[in-house]
Amino acid sequence: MQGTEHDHLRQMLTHVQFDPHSTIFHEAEDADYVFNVTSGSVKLYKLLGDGRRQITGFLFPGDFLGLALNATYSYTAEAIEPVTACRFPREKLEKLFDEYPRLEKRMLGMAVDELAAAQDQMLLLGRKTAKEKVASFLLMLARRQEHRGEESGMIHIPMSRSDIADYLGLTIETVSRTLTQLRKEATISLKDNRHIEAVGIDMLEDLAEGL
Amino acid sequence: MQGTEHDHLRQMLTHVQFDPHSTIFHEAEDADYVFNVTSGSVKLYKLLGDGRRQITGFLFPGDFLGLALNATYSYTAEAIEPVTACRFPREKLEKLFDEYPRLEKRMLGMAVDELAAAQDQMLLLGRKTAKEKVASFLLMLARRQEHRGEESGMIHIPMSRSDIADYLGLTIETVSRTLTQLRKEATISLKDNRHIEAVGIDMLEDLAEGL
DNA sequence: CGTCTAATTGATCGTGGTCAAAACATGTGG
DNA sequence: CCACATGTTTTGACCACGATCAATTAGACG
Repeated sequence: MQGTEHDHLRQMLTHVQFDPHSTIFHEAEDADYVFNVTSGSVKLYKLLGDGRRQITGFLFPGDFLGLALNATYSYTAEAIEPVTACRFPREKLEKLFDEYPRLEKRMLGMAVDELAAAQDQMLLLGRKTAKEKVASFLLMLARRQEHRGEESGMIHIPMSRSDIADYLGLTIETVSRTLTQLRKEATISLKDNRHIEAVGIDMLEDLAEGL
Repeated sequence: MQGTEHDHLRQMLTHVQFDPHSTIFHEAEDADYVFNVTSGSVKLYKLLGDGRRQITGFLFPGDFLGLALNATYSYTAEAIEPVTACRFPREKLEKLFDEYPRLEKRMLGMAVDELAAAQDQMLLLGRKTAKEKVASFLLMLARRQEHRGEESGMIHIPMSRSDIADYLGLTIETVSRTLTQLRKEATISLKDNRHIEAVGIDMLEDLAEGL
């Protein structure tokens, strides 16, 4: 009996794939599914009426997606690198919570963590200089990479300069200039424009905290 | 039996008061309590090493506070106007969730709503102009006032220019200049510097959405 | 190689920040 | 009620960080 229930819910859980630049879901669309990224990377963004874009977050393997309980998604999700994800119908979520009560607590915990991250990002967007923003961004990438065990002394940057700019509230030119500035100050070492060797992590940390 | 359990938990729920400018809790402090604001208004903020401040949100009667499940608060909470709040020990929260299972779902719903608001604020901080920021801020105040039934055609602004500036990622001078600009364009009408008559709500809405 | 897009670099501009002073508000004691 | 002190908001003059516009260089792919 527990088995059939379990199997029934497992059936709902399908794997899906997305090519780079393809949209996983759109802002204001009916939030029919929740996702769990298993490989690749994703950007989340919101748009203003005239096309200005703010990227509100990046997702990597292990991250949840679409945990909006509202009727519609509050942002657009788009694949950066080829993405595979587990998809689960949102309307079945209640049933899933009933079967795995601890899941709801984990969900709340994740939402709270995301909220704290969002507040850090507000501090970054509202009060940090371009240099501090870029330093914070590189640190964020390094820490999340480390957190999921992809350590290698090298920071992998899957997203374009344009994505970085729209994440930090800057332009691509300022991002580029700031990276070359950090390179000239020997804080970082650009291997190629998708791989950075972070020479002075502690210098980045000081920059990020505004010290 | 249900009665005694209920009473036991009710005992934990005490009312507390805070004077203006007094701190309800500090960032990085042990998160021992959660709060529910019953009157007054609260600001939440984070600081950088050199004192730069970002206000991440304002709270009004009915709003929850401290729903961090982590060990420590991720921001400082400070009273703007005299505040009264219900306080509940965080370590008893699990017990409370067990007794009122629907509470945990509401909690998750609130966290998700706050997350959506945080993303809107990121868009504001990263991509809106000073004028759009101030317009969005006034709209936010008007809508939340309306939502809790304090409508009066007048927007009440409990916080100082300095608080507004640190919420919008601007300086007090720019906030002030922008308000006088909106006044000269007859979009708003300043009654005194804590009360604004919003003449052109639709003009504010267009400004806020970047149209 | 040649084409196309992304990233860098350069020159100039403008929004919003900084510094300073004036206007205004609030409160206290004579 | 006024004189004075303190703090907040507004206004003004000037400045700088990051944006814009434009040209060049570097990668990616057929």
